[in-house]
Amino acid sequence: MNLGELSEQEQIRRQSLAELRELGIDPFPAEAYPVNTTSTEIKKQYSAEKNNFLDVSVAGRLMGKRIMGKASFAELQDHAGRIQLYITRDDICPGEDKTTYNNIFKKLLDIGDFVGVRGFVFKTQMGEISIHVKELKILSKALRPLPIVKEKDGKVYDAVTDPEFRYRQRYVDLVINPKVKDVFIKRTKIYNSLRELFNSRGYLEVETPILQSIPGGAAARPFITHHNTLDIPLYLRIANELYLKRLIVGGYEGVYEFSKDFRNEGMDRTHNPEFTVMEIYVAYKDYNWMMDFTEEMIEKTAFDLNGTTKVKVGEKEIDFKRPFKRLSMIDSIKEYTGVDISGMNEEQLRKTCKDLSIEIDESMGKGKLIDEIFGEKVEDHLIQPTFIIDYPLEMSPLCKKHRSNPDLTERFELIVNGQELCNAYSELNDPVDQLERFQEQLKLSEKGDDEAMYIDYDFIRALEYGMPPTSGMGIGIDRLTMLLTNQPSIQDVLFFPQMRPEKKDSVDSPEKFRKAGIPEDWVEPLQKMGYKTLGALRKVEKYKKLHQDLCGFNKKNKLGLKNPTQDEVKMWIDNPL
RNA sequence: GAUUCUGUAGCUCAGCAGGUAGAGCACCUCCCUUUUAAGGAGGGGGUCCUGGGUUCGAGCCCCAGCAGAAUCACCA
Repeated sequence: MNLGELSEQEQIRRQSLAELRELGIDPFPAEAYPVNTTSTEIKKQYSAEKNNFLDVSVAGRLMGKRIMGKASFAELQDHAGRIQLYITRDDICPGEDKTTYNNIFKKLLDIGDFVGVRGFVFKTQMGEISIHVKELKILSKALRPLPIVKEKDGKVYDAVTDPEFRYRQRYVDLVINPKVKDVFIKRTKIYNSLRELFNSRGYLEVETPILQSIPGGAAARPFITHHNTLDIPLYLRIANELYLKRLIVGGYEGVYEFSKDFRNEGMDRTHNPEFTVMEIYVAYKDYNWMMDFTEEMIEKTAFDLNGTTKVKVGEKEIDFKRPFKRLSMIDSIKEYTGVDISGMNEEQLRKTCKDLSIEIDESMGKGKLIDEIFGEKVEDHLIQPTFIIDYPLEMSPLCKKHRSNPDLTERFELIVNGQELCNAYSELNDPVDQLERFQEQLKLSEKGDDEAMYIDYDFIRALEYGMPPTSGMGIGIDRLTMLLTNQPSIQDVLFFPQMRPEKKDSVDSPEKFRKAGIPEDWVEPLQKMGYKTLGALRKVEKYKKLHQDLCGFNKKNKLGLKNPTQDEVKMWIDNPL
């Protein structure tokens, strides 16, 4: 690593690291540090009357230092929160040697370093519960400076808000923005709450393949990869539906999986290439049962998470209290457009779309047209949780036909805040019907629909052995988390959202520059001017301009170097090596 | 993919009509024994995203590119 590239603050920290070592202190000690409580535990339980917490030891990052002569205050941040440290010179340096305080604490310790402290708890004159430190130990040195975020009366100063910084360096985001940590703790609580419900019913959590040779169970563009030994293409799963149903065929009563799915499609505030869906399948049930179950599940999760069924989402308040409104798709369209589309043929639907000024194209069939009307005119209005029931047949190739209307399917979606949250069926278990539906998808695919489903003959074979009547439901976990934690973007509920790779400019060593005939003194100036590699230097077309720039740089930065001649500069560029 | 906005110190952001790059925090030095986003004084630190162009002169104007955000389209 070329020291010239480091910022001043990084250089100082590396210098401090070296000085610590000279003092015989290991800045990265191997041994465990015994901790007996946490910052928040102390703040919650301490009372001056009880005079408790007489011997505490806590560990965490140093987040602030306020030095006033022989006494100092510092902020320690552990996994639970923050607590103030009170450090006096003579307490941590009982003997004659005051190095620990004067040098190590005051100079060589920086914000971001991990330390362990032992001492007793007391309250300062300002009323702040603090640890009076008797022993201080360096646990790990930070070589990069942390952005400093300050807070007073709930008001945050200098918060790091740049999304790119926050998402790319989530580890820093988590350190300096404590609310970010809470979101992810809540995300895990959501998982726990759901698991608790499913397990209490005796449903089995399972794992099914992520690498699939036929990406089935949804309409979406998959990621393709290749297996070398088998020499076949494999796809990252877009859904796990068909595998879970195979397990129902195998005889389990209920199975569920938190499934990382992958879709090679657009990215935006609500879409990440990999995302999580929880899918559950229960035998001998239908979609009516599943609707009740879904209500129960969501109400429980919302309550487990926030202690109430009400959630603030942006400006709105959403209440997940049972029961949710239930509307058939046709009724919902009637309610929001005044048009009754029941029994309409394709022509009539087309006209309706035109009347409602909805953009359509020739390729759209009946189901797609109805879906367009719903998406344009209805969905946005559904803020409070609402079940939309009985979808057109063409849109649901894995769903059982409606028991009383063959144009419809026994399907519901749960819409919240104008967005689809859950999707569920009475699962299609008639293998002959299923094969026909797949074949229709194949036709779509031949017409150029790159999202149409593939035919999975093994899945058909499984159904031919017999699958009990089953209801299945999928719920977008990322979206659920966004709703329940009031986060506007999917990137805020994923630790590491997908981003374009960072551009890393390579740097040639000074050694390499020297070998190419460039005088040592000029290597650093050249690199500072942006010519980090010999390649970059070779690309220079106007050697006279470079010569000018070099002389200018020399003068401007008062390097005091002897300027090269134009010919010399030309040689640096032309030198073939 | 389209449109709009943004890119200046480690962080948050100023900057004008085109004329030698600024503030606060952070960092460094010195002084201070209980401070509360910030004790006092002084001091360092910048390829103003990149590359072209206009100009005597560009952080600022023009063109192209890169990155990010918002809105829209497709999708969960």
